Amino acid sequence: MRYSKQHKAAIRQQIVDMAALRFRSEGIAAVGIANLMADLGLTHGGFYWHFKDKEELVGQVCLQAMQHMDEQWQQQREQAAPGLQRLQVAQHYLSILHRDFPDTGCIAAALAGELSRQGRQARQAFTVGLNQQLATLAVASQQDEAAGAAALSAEAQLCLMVGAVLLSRSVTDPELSNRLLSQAESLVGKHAETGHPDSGSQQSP
Amino acid sequence: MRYSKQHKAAIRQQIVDMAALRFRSEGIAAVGIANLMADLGLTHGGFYWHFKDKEELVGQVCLQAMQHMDEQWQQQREQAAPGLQRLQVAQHYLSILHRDFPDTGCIAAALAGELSRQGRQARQAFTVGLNQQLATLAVASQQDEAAGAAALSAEAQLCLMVGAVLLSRSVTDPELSNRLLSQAESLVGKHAETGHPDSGSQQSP
DNA sequence: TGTACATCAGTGAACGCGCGTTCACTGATGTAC
DNA sequence: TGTACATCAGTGAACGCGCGTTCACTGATGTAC
Repeated sequence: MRYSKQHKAAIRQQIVDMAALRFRSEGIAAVGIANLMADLGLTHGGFYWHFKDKEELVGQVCLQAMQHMDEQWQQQREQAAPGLQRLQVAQHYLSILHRDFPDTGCIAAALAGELSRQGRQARQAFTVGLNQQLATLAVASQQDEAAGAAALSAEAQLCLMVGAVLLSRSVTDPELSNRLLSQAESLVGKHAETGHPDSGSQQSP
Repeated sequence: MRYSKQHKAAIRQQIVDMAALRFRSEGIAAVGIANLMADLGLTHGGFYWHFKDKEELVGQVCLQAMQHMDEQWQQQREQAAPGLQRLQVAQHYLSILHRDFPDTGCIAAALAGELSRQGRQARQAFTVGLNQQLATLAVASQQDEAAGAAALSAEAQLCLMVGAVLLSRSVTDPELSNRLLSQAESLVGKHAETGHPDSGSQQSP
């Protein structure tokens, strides 16, 4: 059946959004095309009208979800004073909330392991998104270091944050899980300019 | 057919070793029981004589491979002078070699994402192994800080290292991949006591 | 303006495939007598 | 010491299942005349 003009784009976006949620919480391999389309009240055959194959969907999910996360980072960065911008991003990223709700969280922490075994197309989309996030962190770093904070490269902070959330999700000991997050945050905190004691460079677990 | 006395234990170990290699390079889900047993010249049915189910194998792989990595860390730590022990471990972990050969590398970097969606048994085994690695890093931290190096918690270093290798493997841009590794190493290097300039706190990429 | 027709988003059966697990069976080895 | 038998590691067919992808088909909509 033929639908109204903007319908196709809307459905495509719905597929991407639903896949973004489910890939992050269940993993890419665990989400089947038929099952995914059924979530939208559709059948699997129509999927191939919107995407060449599953990998193209994975690429789109990576790109859009990484961009979305980057937008959040930019907002968080702008909310904080120079000297505390990187810490502001880290505190959100390393929160219990982010750890416990992977489905709306960072693609890197949820899917990086699986992505390293994905095709070139998907990994390329991921790389584009990662570069955007690095750029945002690099601006935060410039601001912070201009305000007198210690040097901390965007790359190092990203690795630290992704590793912390990833490991905190894999471990069965809740105390250890929390400690991984708080120690990672603490390391970013050490690189913050604490000239504004009212802002608080540390949050208690 | 009945085999000699020690045969069963030897076969079980062979299954674990082969699975450890293949899980890390292909992912847990991508390695089937039948395919794995065929690598050892056996058929799939016999697998269940050695393990209750696939998850028990995953747990054994995690435990043994994490322990093996921990032993490497202990050796590396002991090779380095106090003040440079954490950096010694980081330099090996963050090497191009480790990035490019996941099959003999760290379980955490290769499988943490998949493990977070695994059953309790497998994650518990992983947690035990991770605690051992943290203990080794904690000893290195004590040694280094006693020698005058800056504080860097075992947890933070582990998160940083795991995140760096994970991301460096997922990205398509080789230059970015190298930068992630070198920036992570550089952060650990900043926390080293460089009183021994002949040892070199930094390796060029 | 009314009608004929081409377009296209979606349907659902079918393809071949590999998965984890179960189970009746095999037959060489270790053990009991 | 020689023989009968129980043990057990491994075999391979079978189970039901879900996967990604293809394809002939449908039928409402947009478009051309």
